[in-house]
Amino acid sequence: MLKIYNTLSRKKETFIPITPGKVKMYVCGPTVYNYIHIGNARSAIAFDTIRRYFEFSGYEVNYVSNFTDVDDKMIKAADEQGITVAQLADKFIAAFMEDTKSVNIEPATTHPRATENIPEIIEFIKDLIDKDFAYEADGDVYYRTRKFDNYGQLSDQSIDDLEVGASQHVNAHEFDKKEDPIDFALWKAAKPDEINWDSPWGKGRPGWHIECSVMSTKYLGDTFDVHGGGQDLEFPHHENEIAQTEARTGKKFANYWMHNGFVTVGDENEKMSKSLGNFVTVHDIIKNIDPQVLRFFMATTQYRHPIQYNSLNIQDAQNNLAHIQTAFENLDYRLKDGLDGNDEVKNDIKNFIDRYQAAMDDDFNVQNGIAVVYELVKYSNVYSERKVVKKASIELLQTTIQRLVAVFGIKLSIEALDDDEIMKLIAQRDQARVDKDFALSDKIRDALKADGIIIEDTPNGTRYRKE
RNA sequence: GGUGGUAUAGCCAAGUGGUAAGGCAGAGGUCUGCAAAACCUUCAUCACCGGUUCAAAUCCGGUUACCACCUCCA
Repeated sequence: MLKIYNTLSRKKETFIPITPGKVKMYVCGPTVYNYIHIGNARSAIAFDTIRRYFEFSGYEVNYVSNFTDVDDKMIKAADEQGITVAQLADKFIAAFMEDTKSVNIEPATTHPRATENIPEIIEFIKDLIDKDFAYEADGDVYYRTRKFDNYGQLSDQSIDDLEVGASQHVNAHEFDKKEDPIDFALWKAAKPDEINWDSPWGKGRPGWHIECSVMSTKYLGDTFDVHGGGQDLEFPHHENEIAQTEARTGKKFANYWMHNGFVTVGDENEKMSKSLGNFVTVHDIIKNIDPQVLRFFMATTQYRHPIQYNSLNIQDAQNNLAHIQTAFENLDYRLKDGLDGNDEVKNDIKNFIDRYQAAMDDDFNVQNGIAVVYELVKYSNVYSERKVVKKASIELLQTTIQRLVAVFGIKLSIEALDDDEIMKLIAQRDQARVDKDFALSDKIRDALKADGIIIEDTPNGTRYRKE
């Protein structure tokens, strides 16, 4: 029984999909004006892991994640680079696909772009105006926030408290046009020479929140199962999405709201921001860190918890991942000795899987899930060192380990080890050892180590692996 | 000021009433010619104060510290 912490109720709730066996989920994607930073990556990895666990559990997942490809930041960045907004978007969407692929994030079922849904956005806004939930003001269109009774339900804010906060930062230009400072923009009139689309209210472009309402309902229906995004989107973005969408449809928008925690950077645990000079993009990180290690690091922290991105924690992740990989290789090495006959680990394996699922069913508790994997790894290593092993058992252990870490987006593989040069050197070294010429054997081992080849002497012969 | 979150060993971290999972690092050991890998052993009374209870990291009250959101942000 899968349980999900629902931000809406602030409780863990049993997950009941709208359609049995299927999950419809929408995750707010990035604004594509730069390479994605590790915060974007964390969100994408968290929800990719969640998606993979849904699939592990037998669900068919329809996963929609958008690209915000027009807004103030896009316009500014395109201006600075002397290219169009569309060119900028194309460039960084391509970079997004490349970066997310490197950390083994499955592409969404659909990756809609705001600018490809302008007619739908306009329809949506028109409908809100018709229903009196929105009003036009000098080419802008605003949402009449106070008219929506449940405003603040997601973030537990009362409108009156919000107004105090909002009034300190309000955009003076918009303030004059708004009926109420808490109202937010659905459509923004274009400034001269700015990218724009024709609309009933003149040339302009969509506000930020409206695109997610439009695209999520377009691809998933008026009501869908899971809506996710970063914690910072809880307010106002998701609050506004609910207000817009439910005002239009009169139906519940999303059944489960999920929000991932933040990434802090460095040993001081400060929030990443450009002004602090600790802005880290995936594009840069993976020049120095194995993308799979980054993936493992992020995927094995529960999605709601903060992540401290620093070298020590990355090193930990690297060690842990190597431990799993080595266990997998240890099994592989014994495959050639595997006898036919009945498997002897099946019951134990089933027990591991049950415990893994129990852990993950509890709001995707990946730390408990990975703890089961470590136990399985230990079990597997013990098995690998048995004198007599069964082929079927080795294979079952291998596929099980692979299955369980695949949820975290990790692929274990065996590199083909049949390098003639190396085999020749190993044979020489083995002979030297027989001859008790340890000076020579150590020399060969050191030479190979310098090339990143680790020699291991086992009761079943000498093997080597890459560092 | 409003809202939410966090505080468990050197580090990461599980654990919502019964006497502290797991991993990394460290120490000792087994194996090995020596290593490597693996395995075994070892390493905390849970921010502080007070209360409830036979029993609390776990419940209640208070204190402190840190973080996030309330303004663009994953």
